[in-house]
Amino acid sequence: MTQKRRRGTELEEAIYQATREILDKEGLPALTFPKVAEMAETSKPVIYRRWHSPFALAIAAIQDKIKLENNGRTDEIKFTGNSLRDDLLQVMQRFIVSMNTFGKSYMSVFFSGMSEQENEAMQKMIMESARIDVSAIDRVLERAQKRNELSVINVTNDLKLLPFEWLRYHLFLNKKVDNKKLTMLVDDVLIPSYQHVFQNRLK
Amino acid sequence: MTQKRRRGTELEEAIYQATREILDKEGLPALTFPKVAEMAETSKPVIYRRWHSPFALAIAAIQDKIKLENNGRTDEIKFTGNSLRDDLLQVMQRFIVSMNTFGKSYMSVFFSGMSEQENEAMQKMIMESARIDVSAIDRVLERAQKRNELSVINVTNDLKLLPFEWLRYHLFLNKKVDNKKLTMLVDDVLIPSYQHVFQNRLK
DNA sequence: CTTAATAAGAAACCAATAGTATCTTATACG
DNA sequence: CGTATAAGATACTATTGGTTTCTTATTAAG
Repeated sequence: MTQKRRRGTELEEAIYQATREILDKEGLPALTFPKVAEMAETSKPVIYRRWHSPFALAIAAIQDKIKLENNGRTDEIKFTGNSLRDDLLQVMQRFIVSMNTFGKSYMSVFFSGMSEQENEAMQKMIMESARIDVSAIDRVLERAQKRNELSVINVTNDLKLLPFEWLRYHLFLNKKVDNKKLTMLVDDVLIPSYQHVFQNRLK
Repeated sequence: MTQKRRRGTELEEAIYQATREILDKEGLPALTFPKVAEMAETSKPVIYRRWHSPFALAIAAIQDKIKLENNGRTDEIKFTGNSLRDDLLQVMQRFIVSMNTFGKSYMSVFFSGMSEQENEAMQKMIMESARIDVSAIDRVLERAQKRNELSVINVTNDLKLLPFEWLRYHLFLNKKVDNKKLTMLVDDVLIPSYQHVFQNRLK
């Protein structure tokens, strides 16, 4: 009855896909090895040999997806705007898109019981994405400076990260972020804030 | 061997306490009825009769805690500050305290697989806390207006909620919010933003 | 081409435990 | 004091997560 056997990368890819499907549809609590094996049309031992917990598998599956869809990174945007405002909107829009490729479902993974090293892996992923976000804002601010809109060398990292964190909060909670919210963020929060820091710099 | 039997509220309180203890120490995945029964020193049927899932029990236990510790609500603050800045800092500090009484552990509950009605209950809790947060900011802005600092009738709800959401994001992710971050939020973000909306109103 | 090493998959098995049913008896209330 | 109600003990069942063993397809080496 056993005709073909997948191995190596091909097999693992099928397992990752099954993992993500379960994660999307039912969340982490429902992610068990037997279920993954069935959905990936392989056998339990294959899974058990490779990962030592459903959580570890979940992380691996997510990282695999990140590797696959390496697009949408906010630090690789080709800016088309002619103002600080345009650039900021562009970054934020792009950010929302790239966040949506991971569903909120993956977020459950973040907040579940994690072991020490699992938590560490998680923290690393978060740190990495923070680095990317900051560099995107840096590029935007540089462009603004070249346009002589403002000079904001002393914007803190915390401030740079704020818009991303606010957006992530909404995506976590599955709250819609429409254009109205986004322009509010850019026009009423970010730009006034940058300008304020700029003014202060001059004083 | 059975001497005394607790009933009604007394019994339920013990169950809630046990539930919270497990939630704190091991998270939602570890919350099972048998374990709760053992920890609360009662029997499984007692639990099974009352709740139909560990998740439902978790929600009930959290709501019970909210009811018990009805203090720390940001809308009941007795303001002592003499400026918009002072008031804002006070609200945010209070908010952090009240959020900390719930650990991040509770957050895992929010993000786990929820049924329809469970999700509804959750949304209601979030909406309620949003209402409270908005009313706190409203009071602060009113006071600012009376002081003739600024008039900001047309601040949107989204903008009013932003600081709370940002803080919650950090508390979710177990990130420290020190005084430096807090003053950054108030001085470099909120006040400039309110002032900007104020200016715009005048134009 | 043959053969040996490797790893996938099938299947049976074990152990833990979530959930249920039954029965006894403490407690509350009329 | 008697009856209804609900707590708690206990035993049982059924599910299922995890393990072990063995067969065999696949790959790589000789």
